[in-house]
Amino acid sequence: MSVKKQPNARAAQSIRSPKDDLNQQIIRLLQQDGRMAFSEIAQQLDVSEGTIRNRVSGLRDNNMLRIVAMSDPVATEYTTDAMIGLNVATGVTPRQVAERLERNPRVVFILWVAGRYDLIIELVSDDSDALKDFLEHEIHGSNDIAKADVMPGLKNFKNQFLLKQGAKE
Amino acid sequence: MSVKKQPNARAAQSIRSPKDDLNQQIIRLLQQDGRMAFSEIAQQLDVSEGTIRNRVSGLRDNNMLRIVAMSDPVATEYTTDAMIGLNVATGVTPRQVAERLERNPRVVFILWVAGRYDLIIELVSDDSDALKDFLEHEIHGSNDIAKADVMPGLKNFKNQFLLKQGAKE
DNA sequence: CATTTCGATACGAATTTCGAATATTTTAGT
DNA sequence: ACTAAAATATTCGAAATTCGTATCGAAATG
Repeated sequence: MSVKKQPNARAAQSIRSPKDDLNQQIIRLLQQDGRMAFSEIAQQLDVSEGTIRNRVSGLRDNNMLRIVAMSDPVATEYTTDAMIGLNVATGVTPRQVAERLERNPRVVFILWVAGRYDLIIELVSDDSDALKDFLEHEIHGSNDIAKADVMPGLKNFKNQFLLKQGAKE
Repeated sequence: MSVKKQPNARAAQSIRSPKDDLNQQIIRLLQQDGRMAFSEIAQQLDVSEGTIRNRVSGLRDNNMLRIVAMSDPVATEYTTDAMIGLNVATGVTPRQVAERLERNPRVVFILWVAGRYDLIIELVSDDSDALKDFLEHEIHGSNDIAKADVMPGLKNFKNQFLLKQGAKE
């Protein structure tokens, strides 16, 4: 190892997208192992350790990136307030409704689906009035939703969508 | 700092739950910052660094704990195969069905709900036959499910249930 | 009560991270 | 096109952390 530095090593990264590409690759590696050493990431991506350090701390400072631990038992403790199946009003696209609801921090999941509904969203919160408030302001208070099928959550058996990748080994 | 070691330091941990308590505390800290140094965790919990190291690697090896990076833009790239609304067969409880489906790694989310369905599950996968295989083996191949409403995912607008905690600062 | 086993601790070595100076690239202005 | 300024990237020694491994202690087993 310890290749002094390929002459075109960083060229390959400059020619492409100025920086996003490297960030994406860093993130990709950290998604596999959030504790991977900066020096190893640097080695794999053929840049200096300092660069990785700067990028990661920059991403974290700007809340672009979070490195967190997840555990199965804890994941199940997340209380889902409700799943809501939505049908958008005529003349409105699911995307438009999704982009509106996206801003609400209590909505943690929005999926455009085919079938009975147009959108399926997941709502979480702490206090008990959150569901009522949400329905009042975001659903019935808007005219872009034709129908809302509210299904209050009773118990969460599993919640680990992030564990899926690399679930092998 | 560098308190040599409180005489009753590990007593406080032995008296209580034998080990689960310490694991929970380690996880709690790593949930705040997945890259927190073992030595700092050790200091905060008043045990040796080696203990933290052993516990964390043990938890990780057993898939009890996972340390991953999450980024908002990337999180939306998760492809959800389908959401499925399930109604359990008569004489079967949602819990029983949930406990069966829980074992399938492609099921990343299972929620018991009130309303149109009994259970709502989320399915993810890589290859395109996964949905077909799942329906064939886990749904239609079982007699504990009365009805399955499959809603294939078209586009994921938001998926960040884990970002909700500590999303302040 | 001896023995085994499991986990915690200690400690030196290897590795990694950090701080800060230097070098390079990019951007902007003229 | 040239230069100045700003932003990134790299380097390198010092500090901190992690790792391998041996030792210790407590609980369990026979």
